[in-house]
Amino acid sequence: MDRLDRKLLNLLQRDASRTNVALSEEVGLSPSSCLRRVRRLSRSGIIERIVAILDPARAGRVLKALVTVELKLHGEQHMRRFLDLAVAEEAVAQAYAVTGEIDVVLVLRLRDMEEFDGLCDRLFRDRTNVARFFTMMVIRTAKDETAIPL
Amino acid sequence: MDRLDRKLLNLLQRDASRTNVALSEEVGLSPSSCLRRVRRLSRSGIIERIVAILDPARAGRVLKALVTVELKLHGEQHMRRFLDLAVAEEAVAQAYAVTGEIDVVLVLRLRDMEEFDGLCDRLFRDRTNVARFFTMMVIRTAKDETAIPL
DNA sequence: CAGTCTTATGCAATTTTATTGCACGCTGGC
DNA sequence: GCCAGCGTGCAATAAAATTGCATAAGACTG
Repeated sequence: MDRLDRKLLNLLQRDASRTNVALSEEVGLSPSSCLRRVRRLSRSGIIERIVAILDPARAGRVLKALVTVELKLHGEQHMRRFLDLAVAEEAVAQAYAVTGEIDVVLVLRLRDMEEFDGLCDRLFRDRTNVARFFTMMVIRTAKDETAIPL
Repeated sequence: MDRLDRKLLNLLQRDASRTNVALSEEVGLSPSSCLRRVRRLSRSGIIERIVAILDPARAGRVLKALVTVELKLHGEQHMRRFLDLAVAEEAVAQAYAVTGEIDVVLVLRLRDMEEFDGLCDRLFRDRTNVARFFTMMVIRTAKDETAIPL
């Protein structure tokens, strides 16, 4: 992992749609060397995958919400059961078990409040193990970065 | 946006590294038609960009944390000033202004606790406008999805 | 219902890109 | 100073992307 690898990763984290030829020119390598480096980075696992990022609004998910959840019972099985429920929800983009008073944090991508209503029923009321939950609707996104600084 | 477009978007959200030829076979189109559809989706903006997703651990960011922040002063300028500070931090992956008691939620990707210490100093103590903040370190990631369900 | 316009499709030709073998040069260990 | 290992560039080849073109499928209109 030298300077060139970091440069490649930084470029690919911002825009992985360019051709290998273009990439090689940006880093000052021949196309073949550049390709071999990128493949090495992929095989090594530091590049997990290449994905398309969609515009949430145009994909019909205009609302983003963060939900903190406190469980009643804190055993491993109860935690797992709740997380399994949450993971199965397509509106749940991220689900984290966390330290502190809060047990679980969910990040939701919602079509509308009706979808949120249904999700609350399934996750938070219906015979599950939730003591309390607190919803924060996202008003403004100041930063939303998939890239990891190197 | 018909069934084929949705299929293409779903495939590309999971793996945008495959060739157009492979993609066209998966959806049952000729390569040229497939390419034209994908380009239309890109130009329309629903595909925002193609990026490489890195393994955070291998990229040296082993810790993830969520921080809720309450500001002392809630005016637009105070909010903006704090968000500007937060956005400038490379450890801050996401920054949201939200509804509720909490004003701002940050998602952090940290190398170690020392980096967190420095960040706290800069964002939460040093003459800023923070009444209270609450940190949740992520213990387990049950779901972490970039794809948006269509 | 026929006509027409718009739009998407497949095919084929062409251009561009990815991929591989190979020889060279650089670097570190001995 | 010599050798092994690794990365590099070049060139040839294979594969993929891109484009023009003719056709087919709908959608709208009269």
